[in-house]
Amino acid sequence: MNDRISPEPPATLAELMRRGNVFAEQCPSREVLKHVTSRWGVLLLVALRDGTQRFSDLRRKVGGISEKMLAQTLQWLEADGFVARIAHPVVPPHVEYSLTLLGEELAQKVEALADWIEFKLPEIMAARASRENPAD
Amino acid sequence: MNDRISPEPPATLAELMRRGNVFAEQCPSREVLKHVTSRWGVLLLVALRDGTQRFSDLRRKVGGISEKMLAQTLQWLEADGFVARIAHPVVPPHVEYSLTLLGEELAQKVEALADWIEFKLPEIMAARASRENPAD
DNA sequence: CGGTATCCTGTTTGATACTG
DNA sequence: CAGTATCAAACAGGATACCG
Repeated sequence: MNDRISPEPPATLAELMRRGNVFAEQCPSREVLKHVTSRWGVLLLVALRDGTQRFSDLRRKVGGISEKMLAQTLQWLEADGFVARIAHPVVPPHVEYSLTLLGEELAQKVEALADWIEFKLPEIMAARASRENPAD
Repeated sequence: MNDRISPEPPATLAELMRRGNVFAEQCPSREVLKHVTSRWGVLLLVALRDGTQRFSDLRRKVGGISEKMLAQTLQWLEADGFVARIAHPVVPPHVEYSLTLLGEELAQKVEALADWIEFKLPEIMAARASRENPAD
């Protein structure tokens, strides 16, 4: 990423990283945030709260996701320590995905956000309708 | 958005009732989720928790954002009813942005998520380091 | 000051085909 | 079944210029 120095440098880079200041674009949490808030990251984390599931289960559950993005997003989440992957060495392959303890904590917060949006959808749609929704 | 209605293998009814229909491709929640979890949506919502601010204030506070994306993201959030925009008819223009009640609720949840990630960053980075840092 | 219009680029995503 | 490889399309985002 071609992150540039943020115009608000009251602290050193090291200090910003240590404090985890998300406004600093050098902060690694931006990367994690990117995985989590990616188009499929949110949906996958919520989906996995239902318990251990296979690749094809997830593909079926999360509408519209391609194999490629499912694999890639799962790999991101696995690398970040949110998802555990267990491949049983059988033919045909049998791979199971589940949330780690860390992932479960995260998924709870993500789901709280998603649920809130769904719950408030009537208000949100009303807000949109009340103004001539200009551009998407 | 061009979310098309596609022949989606639907989740069970019980599934949809239990957790809402965000898994359905055509669910409007996805649209809102996209605005909220967009690269600048998260940052802007958190930034606006500091209170009413002008366009240029926000541009300065959120490092690296372009005028275009600031304007566009603010318009999304305004259309969704999260942000209030007040333009004072003076020359030169004076426009103020603030969170609505709805937006304040949302911003709290978004900030909780971002804070959690920052707080858990050491664990996350440890998970990443423990494996051959794959891609991205 | 607070935008919009235009053009342009890199990234993300999807369709399809293929493999262990 | 659970992916990977490849290619093409769509989109987010940035730079610049201009306007009320």
